[in-house]
Amino acid sequence: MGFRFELLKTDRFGARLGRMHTPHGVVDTPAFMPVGTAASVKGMKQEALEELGAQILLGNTYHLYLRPGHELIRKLGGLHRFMAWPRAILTDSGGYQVFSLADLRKVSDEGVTFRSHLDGSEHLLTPEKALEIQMALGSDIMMVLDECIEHPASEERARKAAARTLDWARRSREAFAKKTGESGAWGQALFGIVQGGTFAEMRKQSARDLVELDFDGYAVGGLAVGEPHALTCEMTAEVTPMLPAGKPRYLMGVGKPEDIPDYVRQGIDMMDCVLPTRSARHGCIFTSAGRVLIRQARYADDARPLDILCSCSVCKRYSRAYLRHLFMAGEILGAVLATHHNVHFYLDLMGRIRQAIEFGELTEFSSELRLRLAAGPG
RNA sequence: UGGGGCGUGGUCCAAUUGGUAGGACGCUGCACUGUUAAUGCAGACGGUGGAGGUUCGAAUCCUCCCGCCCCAG
Repeated sequence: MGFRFELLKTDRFGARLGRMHTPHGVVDTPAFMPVGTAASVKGMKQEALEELGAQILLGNTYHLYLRPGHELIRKLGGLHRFMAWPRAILTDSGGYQVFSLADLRKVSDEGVTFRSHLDGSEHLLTPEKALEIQMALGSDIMMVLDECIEHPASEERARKAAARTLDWARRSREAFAKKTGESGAWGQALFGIVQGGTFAEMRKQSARDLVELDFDGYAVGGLAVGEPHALTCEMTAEVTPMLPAGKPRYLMGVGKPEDIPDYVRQGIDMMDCVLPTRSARHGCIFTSAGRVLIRQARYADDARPLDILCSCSVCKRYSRAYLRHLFMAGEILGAVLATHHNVHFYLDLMGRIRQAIEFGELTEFSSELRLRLAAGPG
């Protein structure tokens, strides 16, 4: 059973309801993918992720290559078996680390040379190497290596990065065809990545060029790196119409809960973000009434659950006062419970978004959500 | 009783043998967008145990008092 995307519905604004079939199960779209960079969604057991209904996780090529090593993971039966996650996995190529590890790397046409953030050793990541690693991991959806640039970036810089990304996409596509040809296709997918900074024409061209290469899906990268939300939306809106309707579209690295319906409305099917997990560890709880910064003094004697309207196991059992205490005391459980809640919040939100599309009321849902989240917790 | 040492924001400590007090933690708040992140940033709080003296100037020097610690009896 190969990779397949089933488009179930497109509403009048372009929001889509779909179903992605992968070698490791179905993913209902629009989907949110919890980030599990190092084969772990920090602070969460796989059991919990399954219970919360996560259908796909994101892992990272760069991190898993450095530690524990992709060959080791291959030997142990691939990433799914290694981390005991039976559902789908998308692996990021390491392209984002070109951006996030800016002072530890050197980019050339050949690829990216990283100095490991773990031990300082040097490693060359080429498009071919990134693909090879992802093959070894056995990921369901592989991403091409791309060059993600900072914001703001000059037109010249964006052009160079987009050109390099396209060249790398070509090389990746070629290597992928060769590899899957050799080993027989087991249905993994390869996604291309649109770049082009904040320049609409460049982004459109990047999308057109990528479509010619015929990927299984298309990602929009290099956004949500500091630019205003309106600009993120604008860039996304320019790009999605260029992409084939029958293939999934993945907006990389987003987003805030209140912004997610905006992306969906522009025809985005997949998203991932560290916000729910990282924020949770830092004491920022997403609730139906906005963010709760759990360390604030006001919660010291608050016996209410994190989110009064939430049905997750944390909200059913624990109080804000207890969570605050755990954070103040530096107890790991605080991060664990907060992460569980936040991931539940995101996955639940996606379910509601899907339902809203189905009922044709995403616009109403979106504005209501924004209002509710802006209201602030009691 | 004698000898010695020490008293600095809530806590623990700094401050070139005088130049108008700084850090850590804590506290309060904020930020996190394909995770180098159980992280980062910001802010508030003391005029240095008390009284007096020397000096242009004292946390630093002198005198007395108060409190604590150590040693010896």
